[in-house]
Amino acid sequence: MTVAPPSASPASEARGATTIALPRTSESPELLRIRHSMSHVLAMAVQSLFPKAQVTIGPWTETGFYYDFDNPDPFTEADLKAIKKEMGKIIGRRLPLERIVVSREEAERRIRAQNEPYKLEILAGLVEPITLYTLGDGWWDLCAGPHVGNTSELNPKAFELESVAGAYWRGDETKAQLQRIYGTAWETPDQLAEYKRRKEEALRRDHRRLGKDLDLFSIEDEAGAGLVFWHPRGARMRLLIEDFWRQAHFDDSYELLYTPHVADISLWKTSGHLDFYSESMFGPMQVDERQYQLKPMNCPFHVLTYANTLRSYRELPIRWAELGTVYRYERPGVMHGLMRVRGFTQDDAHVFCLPDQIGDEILRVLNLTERILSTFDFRNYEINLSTRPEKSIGDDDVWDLATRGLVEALERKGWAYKIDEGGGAFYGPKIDLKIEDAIGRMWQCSTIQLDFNLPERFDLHYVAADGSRQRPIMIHRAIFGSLERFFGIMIENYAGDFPLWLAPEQIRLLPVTDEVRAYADDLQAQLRAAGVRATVDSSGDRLGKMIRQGEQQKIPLLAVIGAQEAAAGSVSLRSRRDGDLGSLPVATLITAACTANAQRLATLPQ
RNA sequence: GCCCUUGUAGCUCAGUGGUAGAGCACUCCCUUGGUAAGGGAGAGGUCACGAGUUCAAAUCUCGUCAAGGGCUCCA
Repeated sequence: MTVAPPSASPASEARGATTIALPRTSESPELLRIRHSMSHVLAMAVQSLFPKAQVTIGPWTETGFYYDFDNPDPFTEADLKAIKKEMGKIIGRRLPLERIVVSREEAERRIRAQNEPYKLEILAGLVEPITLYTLGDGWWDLCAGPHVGNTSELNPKAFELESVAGAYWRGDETKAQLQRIYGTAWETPDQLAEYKRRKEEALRRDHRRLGKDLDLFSIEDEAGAGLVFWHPRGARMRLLIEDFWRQAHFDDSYELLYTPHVADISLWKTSGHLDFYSESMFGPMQVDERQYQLKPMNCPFHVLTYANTLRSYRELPIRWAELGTVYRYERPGVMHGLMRVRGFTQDDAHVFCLPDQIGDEILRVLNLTERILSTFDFRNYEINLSTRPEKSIGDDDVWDLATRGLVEALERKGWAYKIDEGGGAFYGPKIDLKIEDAIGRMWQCSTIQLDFNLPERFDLHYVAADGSRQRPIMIHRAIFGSLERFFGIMIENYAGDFPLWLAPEQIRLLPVTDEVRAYADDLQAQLRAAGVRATVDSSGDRLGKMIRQGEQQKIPLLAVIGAQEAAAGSVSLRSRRDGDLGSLPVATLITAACTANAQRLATLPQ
């Protein structure tokens, strides 16, 4: 859904939008046929080059297709080349694809004749009518279709084999490991070229690449996988993000908490996490006579803080937030840059409220979510509302009230949403929100979950107006989700070209000669005193070199300082986003930069 | 955890059994230069780690760790 007009992201704007549309497979019946057929061509090519390869499944994906094979030897990159060549030949033979309806017995007879055990297993799961598609005279595959009528409808210059990967038969890790070949296919070579261009664009934005190039963070072998080191530049950005986040929460009547990183393991027994998620937790440590646990979640701490004293209904809602660093054991092989790590900081908050406050509180969270995300230019959202699953706890009327509260809040907010029936957690319904980045990818960050479980387990209560003790409703919510992951998404969204307010180094002063170094140093001091992140290029390089370095490091503002500027008390300013801004008095620069910081602008005002 | 690929200087990478290489970055010298790379010299490596084969291993074999592409998983 579109909540507001898409932001004119400077990065994407600068690159220029393309006019070549790349429909997803599910949006294009033509591409669906092409990709379906292409996977058959792939399978036929593989079997002609590797007679021992057994076929399994070969579906389309949103951008292409893949096929899983059981082959004694794994395929290599070199094999892909040969396979692609063979596919080209098959396409060139203009082979017809024909749909044939067969009886189960006929299908079984044909499969046995070819000794394809996986096909037999697939057949067992099929319901009539059983169809297969032939490709040329000899080759066929069980398939529901649809396909192109003839390989002449496939453009041999519009497909590519992309990678080889392992995959489990039926996606089950206890079953055979197969070799999967991924490919992409389009109607025209232009589309293929555009697809490749977009892939390169995604690569150019890769936060791991940019994190290294811009010296933002690292992950150190000696320390362990999935543990993030924030370098000064990254840390500076994180502080700016956190400062904004904190202020936004105070503005919205939250209070902030700090809680420990480890605690007695009994907390996780009480919360139930140990039963369900112990294999995702770091192991416990023995300290004195007690077992301690590195925290995988913050909620029990906030719950204990709530329970620390007797609460009145008059105090509710209580809104507590914490940038809480948690540790979760991720299996080796699943870590991915900042996106999937073992130690990360949740922008966690818990709202303790009365049942009839749910609607207002959720709306409040939605507003805060929009405020925070839009500040980082994420303005397009996709929203999912997940309702009660089969296996769950809590009374029907509480679930109804809670679910109605979520719906009502979304409707008051005017946000369109999809319903994921039965997709909620066992302890309550939830709203998940995905954000769209500058190149159209969706990322799930924010989540708002109602919880009837923890208040029960920790026996939370408040004193109601009639003096009775009642159970509060608990709302968990995170807006960034994980600060590390959000940072990664943000890096990719901006492609490292951060808005001025967020850039770790906002302005670099480039002295043309040594004679103006003193002026540059003084200017740097003035800027820093005003809260502007300024540095002086002390390399002694020639101007052209300093500008090249500054541009490569994506510094938003470069100020050339020579004899003229020193004499006039000015700078010659060059903006990464707006180009040459000409000569500017120092006072004007400082005022403009301060305004940009205060208003969180992407570039200098006016 | 599973399959495949990879690991050489701070970075990007070359080097296929016989003395460890390049570009950029870094240090020094010359150059005082006005909007995307001025010139020269120098320093820098336990070739991820451990074991093995060999007269000899960055190179071959095995193991460990980590990274990358996937699979599985993700409160």
